[in-house]
This record gives sequence, C-alpha cells and structure tokens, in this order.
Amino acid sequence: MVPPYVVAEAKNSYQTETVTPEWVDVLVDCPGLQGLYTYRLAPGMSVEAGDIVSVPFGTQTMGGIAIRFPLNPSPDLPPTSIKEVEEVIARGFFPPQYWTVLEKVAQYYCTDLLTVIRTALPPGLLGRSQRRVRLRRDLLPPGGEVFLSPIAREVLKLLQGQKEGDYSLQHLQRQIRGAQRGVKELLKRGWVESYLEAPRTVRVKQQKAVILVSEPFLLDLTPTQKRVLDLLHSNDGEMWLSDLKTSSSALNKLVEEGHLVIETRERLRLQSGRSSLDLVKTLTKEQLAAVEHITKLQGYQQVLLHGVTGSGKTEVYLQAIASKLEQGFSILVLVPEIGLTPQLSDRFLARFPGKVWVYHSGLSEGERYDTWRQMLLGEPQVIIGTRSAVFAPLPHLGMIILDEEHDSSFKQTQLSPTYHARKVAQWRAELADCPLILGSATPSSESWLAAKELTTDYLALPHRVMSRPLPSVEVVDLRQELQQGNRSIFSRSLQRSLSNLGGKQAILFINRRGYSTFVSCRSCGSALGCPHCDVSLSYHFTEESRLLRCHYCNYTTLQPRNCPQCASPLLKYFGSGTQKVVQELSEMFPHLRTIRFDSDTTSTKDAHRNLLTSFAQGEADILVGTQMLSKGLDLEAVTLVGIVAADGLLHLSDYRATERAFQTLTQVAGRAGRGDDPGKVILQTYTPEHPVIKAVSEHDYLGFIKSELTDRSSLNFPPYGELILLRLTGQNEAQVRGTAEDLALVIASMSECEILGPAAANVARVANRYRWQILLKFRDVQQKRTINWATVNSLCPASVSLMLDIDPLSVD
DNA sequence: AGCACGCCGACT
DNA sequence: GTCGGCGTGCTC
Repeated sequence: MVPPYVVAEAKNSYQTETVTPEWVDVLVDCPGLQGLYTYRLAPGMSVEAGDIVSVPFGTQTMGGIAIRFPLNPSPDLPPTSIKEVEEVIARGFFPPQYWTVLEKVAQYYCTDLLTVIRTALPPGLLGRSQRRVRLRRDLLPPGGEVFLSPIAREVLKLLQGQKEGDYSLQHLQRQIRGAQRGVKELLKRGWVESYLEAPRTVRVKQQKAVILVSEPFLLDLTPTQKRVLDLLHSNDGEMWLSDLKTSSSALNKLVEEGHLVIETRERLRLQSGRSSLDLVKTLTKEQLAAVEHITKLQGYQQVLLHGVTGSGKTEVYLQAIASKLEQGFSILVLVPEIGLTPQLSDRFLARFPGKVWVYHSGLSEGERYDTWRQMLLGEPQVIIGTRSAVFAPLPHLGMIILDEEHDSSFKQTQLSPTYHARKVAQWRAELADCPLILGSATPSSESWLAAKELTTDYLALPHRVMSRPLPSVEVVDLRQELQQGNRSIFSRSLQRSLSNLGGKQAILFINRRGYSTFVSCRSCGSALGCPHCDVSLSYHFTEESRLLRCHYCNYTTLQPRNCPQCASPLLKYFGSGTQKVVQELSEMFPHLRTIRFDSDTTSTKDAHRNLLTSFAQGEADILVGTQMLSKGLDLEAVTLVGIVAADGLLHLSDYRATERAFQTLTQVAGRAGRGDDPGKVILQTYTPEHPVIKAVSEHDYLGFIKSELTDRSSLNFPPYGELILLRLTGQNEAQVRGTAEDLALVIASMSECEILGPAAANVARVANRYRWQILLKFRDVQQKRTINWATVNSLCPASVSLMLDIDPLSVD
C-alpha cells in the first residue's frame, strides 16, 4: 500500500547517487490534514528532505515541507492529477537525525507528524497563499459607483482610499463585514482584479553593512569620517550602517576611494539579553567531582545532578559547558520559565559572551526564525530555552542540560503533542550520542528511580557552597495560633521575624492569587460561583473596582453588594490570596515595602524581570508571590521565607500531589539564606504532623522519596506503571458522558490495561464545556501500545473533543 | 483552513 | 427566472 520511498534519514545515501528524484511527498500545512501529498519535481529542481517548498493545493498555493522521495507515486493516484512543486522557499532546516526525533514524538504521543512539526518549528516558516485585490483605476468609469450595491460601493471606497488600491482579501474582510460579496461584484464588472500572492513566510532581514578594507590618510578626514573610522576600528572593521548613525552619502567619498565597502547582508534578529560580569568560581570538592565526571563522559549517558538548593549546580553546568564548547560542540540548556530566571541566563551570557542565545515562545516571529537559522550555522553555541527549545536544531549537539528537571512546566498538557521535554531530550541525547544532565534539588520520582536502577549516573551536591547551612525550618501549628487567639494570617513567630528583618529581605509564599479564594453568603450559605464553570469566584480588587473573577475562564464581574440568591448583604470572604497577604502586611508593618509577584502582576512583557530586579536592588523588603517563587530565584539578601499556608498543597487527590507539595515547599524554603547570612523558614500549617511537612522541615529528600516510591509501587502508578488520560469535553453533558462510557468499553475490549472511570473531572465544567475523563493504567510501555487510537478516535463524535494526555503529570 | 460546488428563498 | 445565501467535501 505504501510505496517504497527514500526516507528523510536516508538522505545521505540518495544524495551520493546521481539519480535525481522525480517525486516528492510534501507535508502541506493545513489543519485537519495529516497525510502527505505527492508532487512532481521539475527537471533541474533540487529539493532535499526538510526543505520548505510552495506547492499548488486546490485553488491556492501553500507552504509545505518536503518529507521523502517515493520511487513511484501511489498507484491509486491518477497520474494526471499530480501537480508540480513551485519553488523552494527555504533550505536545510533540519540537521541529521532530526526527523527521527520528530517521528518518535509523533508515535509516542499518539499524534500526527504535522502537529509535532508545528510544535517544533518556529512559527511563520510555513505560509499559505493570500488572495489580494487590486483596483483597476484605468477601467473604472467616472461615477460608475451608482450602479453598485452598497457593499460593493463601500469596498470600492476603501480601495480608492489607497494609492495602489491593493489590499489582501483578509484585510478587506476585517474592515468591512461581508466584503467578499462586494469584491465579487467588482470583479464581475472588471473594475478590480484579484491574484494569489506567494505564501508569506518570515523573511530574512537585510541590512547594509560597512566594511573597512584599507586605511585612509587620517589628515584628509572630516570629523564625521573620523568618528566613523574610530567606531569601525573598535568593532573589528565591520559595522551595520544603521549602528553608525550616519547616512551612507556621508561615506561616499571613502567608498569611492576604496577604503570602505558597503554591502547588503542578512542581519539576524537575535535576543541575547543583558550581560554583566561573571567570574569563574572556585569549586567545592563535590562540584569539582561532578564537573570531572560529566566532562569525562563518552557518548550517551543520563546523569542526575542532585544538588540541594544553593549547592552551586549552575557553576557545575557552566564549567561542563565551557569544556564542551572548547571541543566545538553546542549545548542545549532547558529551564522551566525563562522570565523567572533572568539571573541564570544573564550568568550564562556573561560567562560565554556572544555564544549564548535564548529561545522561547515569548520571542517575536522574526527573532525565533533568525535564532533558528543561527543554530543551524553549527557554530559552537549555547541555547537556553524553555520546553519547546528541546527541538532546537543544533547540528553538533554535545550535551543537554535540563535544569530543575522536576518542574512540571516541562510537560505540555493542554495541546497535542503532550510531550515531556525530559523524554524528548533523552531521545535527542541518545541520537546525538551525548550526555543528558538532569539537575534538581528535588528530583522527580522518575529520575530518582532511574538513578536507583542504575540507568542514570547519580551525582550529589549535598552541601551548599561556602559551607553555608541549609535554612532552619520552623513549623508553626496554625490550630494552636487560633486557640491562643491569633486570628491573623501571620503566626506570632512570623510576625516577630518580619519585624526583626533588620534590613534583610523576606519572601512570603501563598499558593493563591487574588484576595479571597471564595465568597459565600452568611444568610443562605451559597458560594458565589462562575456562571460558565463549576468553581467559585475569587475576589480581586484594584484601585478602581472590586471584582469577582473566575480563575479558569477569566469571567469577571463587579462584586455584588448583596447575595444573588437571597439578597442578604452579609457576604463573607474566605481563604487568602496574595492580595490579602499584601494588604495585611501593609496594615501590620506599614514601614515594610512589598512587591506582589503572581500572574496578575507579571502579565506584561518584562514584568518578571522588572519586579525581580527592583526587589534584588533592595527597592522592597518583602516579595509576596505564588508558585512562581519556587523556580530558581537566587537572591542573596533573602534571609526569611514565610510559607503562609502549606495546606492548600497537601490535601489534593492527585497521585502526584505529595511529590509536587514536597518539591514546591522545599524549593520555596531553599530561597532563604543564599547569601552570607543564614536563612530561616517559617512554615505555617494546620497539619504539622503531615509526613511532607516533616520531610521538608528536616530537608529529608531521601526519606520522602522512599515512602513516596513505596506508595506508587503498591498502586502501580508512575514511575512504575504508565498512564494515559483521556479528556473528553463538549457542550452536551449527556453526550460527553455517553461517549466516555462507549470509549471505555471499546478500550476494555482492546487492552488488558486497568481502566479508572469514566468520571466527571474535578472541575466538571469549564467555559460551559463539560469535562469527563478516563484514566488508563498500564503495566509497562509494551502494554501501552495495545490500543488502536485511530479506532478510539473514530468513535468520538465531532461535538465531543477528545484529548489524549500521554504520561499525565496530573489526573485531576 | 480555504474555497469550490451545490441546492433552496427574495428579488428583477 | 436569477442572484446569492451558506451547507458538505476535497485538496497530490
């Protein structure tokens, strides 16, 4: 059925042959399509696997990727229907083995190759053709518009407004509702013409460069020319004209005399960030052993670098990277969220100036496109990026580092492919035959088990640098506080510590944003809920207004004066969020300045960095924030960490809830005492006897993970068994439920796996869509392959959407 | 996703 | 009768 073909990986073997392929299978970028389309290659047109081409598709032109070269087109294809590739838009976008990784991801995560490619490639690489409309002024009779319908008249007016009278149809439709009808009318009269524009992809940015080729006589120069010459000298004789801040005409004389050459070159739009000074640090004995172990590795090897908070993992990375760079390799560094760790990327930039580039979804299209091209150049370099950077096309990959490997942001959950960057990194490292370093103070259960089973090397940094101690943790029983009459959200101990800060800084952690987590009526007892979701609304306030907001769908309404159910004015606010903590702080400690750090205050670009910078510079005394605080902040002046309420993390039903709680609490606690002064953590809770609280307060990772693994093993949860979660959503509750029940039956007939559910999701409705789920538990990877997902998918009606989460980190 | 082709209501 | 609505279906 499938014709014999030359696959992408075998590219080299066919290149050496003199036969030029006549057919090419192209992956056309069109949602809803997953198959490949066969095109003819015009004689003389050379296309390689991975090239971006434009092809006729239906009535339009589309961008696509050349995947493979069949020896013959499929026999069921009428030969006359095969069209020709139009042109090659971009070449060489994939290093060797790259396809293998993408195919592996598609297969493992049960999705199609195109979805994976769209995740991996920078956006804007694949374009689609655009229809444009142009006014023919020469054919337009004066006063002709009297014959037109109102809509056509409106379109005509818009077209006449512009000098060229040339707009994309899309633009016209945005401006005028129903523009297409008007355009048709004008087309028929022949007053406008329409044409297809070639697929628009991100373009290379071209700029003029000035190059010094010979030294002019200094005495002959005007002041401007002197300034230009000085600038050129301090930049190795080459500069962009735009950076010289002078017009090219001012340089004409020097160009004429042959001293300067001005030429147009591609200018890469790269974002490297800010660099400051960073000195190579002296290593502790343990760090040194780790660096030596890593640099001696040959070939693929996974390494778990288990370093307590403040043990100097970053310095180990930096020195290992330095050695790899010297050998001519490139290094990929993956971090949870780039915005949260500006200090980390700054340190890399300072240590390896000109060799470090960041890559994440916050970059503009042009920046991502150019950074991608920069990677393909193959020069030894370091790419720091978030989850999607695991697809960075570095040709001479010498090492991959996953920092904070336990962090759940490495897993994609909402969109397909639901990949985990750790897993993809393993495949990439295996193919590139290079080490993969997993760093964490609180390793994931997966990585710990791998180390225990010896498939991963284990390196420990059990002590902080400079012999600094880990912070002492004081557990405060909030039940006792209440009994003894303290109704504040701060225990007496935390209040005492805050008032004795003595010029040092504090971090307060609370895992909810907003002011109150829910509002309920004291008369009728009903809680104010979101009209579109099955959750209660959180109370937020701004200077202008008091709002109730849904944290799931962002529905926002003004806070009502009276209960909507019974009109009682007695509304009570329960639960504390970051806003309430900030407010209570300002009432209790008016002299302490606070910064709130949560997704409400960090939504704008650079907000993370700006807030953290101003805190680091001592412009505030206390940083109040959510989970975001747990991700690698390294602030030397912080001596106190207060965990306002740990309980929100402890009592969740999810199979990974305790692991996450331990990690978050340990990481937050680890922000204290990273400078010369010892740190202190005050952990407030209603359940001080909880094993997680005990383990966190004693810095006992080992004890924690042992009992956690015992629990997981007995229930065959990961990292022992394997999970797949089916999430079904739809507007009709009965239909969603019915579909879930049907699918569960079908799956039961295919596989021996354990089926939990179907059951309504924890939050049973979000944005008016009902959610049901089925959890599948497999013995091992082999058993996981027993399900035919095409069949399962085909049984799902169009009005119910089915989302597969492979290896879900959360089944709530 | 587009954009065709194709089959039903309000106008010359 | 025609024009034009947008309801399925195909795109090498």
